[in-house]
Amino acid sequence: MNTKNHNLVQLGEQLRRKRIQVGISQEQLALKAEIDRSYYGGIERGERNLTFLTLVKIASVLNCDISSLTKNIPHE
Amino acid sequence: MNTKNHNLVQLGEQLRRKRIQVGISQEQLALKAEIDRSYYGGIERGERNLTFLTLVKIASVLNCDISSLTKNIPHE
DNA sequence: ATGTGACTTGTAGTCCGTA
DNA sequence: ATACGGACTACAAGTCACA
Repeated sequence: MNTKNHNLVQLGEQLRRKRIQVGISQEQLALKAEIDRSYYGGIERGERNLTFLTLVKIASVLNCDISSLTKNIPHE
Repeated sequence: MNTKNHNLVQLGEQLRRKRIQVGISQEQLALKAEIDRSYYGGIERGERNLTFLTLVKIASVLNCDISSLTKNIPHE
C-alpha cells in the first residue's frame, strides 16, 4: 500500500474542497493552470509532491492565495 | 541577467524575515531541516523553485505553518 | 556566515493510453 | 468526469569548491 505523505494529503483535500466550491472540474482547472489533467488528479489525491510555482498556478485559477490552502500545514 | 520569479522572491523574503526573527543562521536552519546550506541560500534569494515537502521541512524548523509564509502569494 | 557556478541524480511534470 | 499506469523529458534535489 502506498504510504502517502500526510501534508500532501491535507493540501490535496484543501484543493479539492476549494475547486468544488468554485464549481469547476479537475479537467477545466488543469487546462486553465496549464498543467496536465491526470497530474492534477494525483495532486488532489496527495500522491504528488508539487513545486511551489505549480501551486501558485493552481491558486491563481482558484483565485485564492496559498495561505488559505495551507492552514495547519505542517501539522506535527 | 537572471529573471527571477516574483512569487519565489516573495517567498524567499518571507523565509529570511522569519529566520532572522527566530535568530538562526542559514547554516543552522539548513542543518535542522536536513537540506544543503547553499541550496537553502538559493531559496531565500528566490532562485530555487522548491517542492512542497521541502517547504514543509523549512516551516517545521521555523516553527510556523506555510500559511503564515505565503500571505498574498500569488500576487497578481 | 553567505553567494555563486558547475555539476549528477532523482523526481516533477507531460503525454499517451485503459477503465 | 476521474483514477491509474507506462514511457518519456524537464527541471528540482542535492553536493562541492571557491569567492
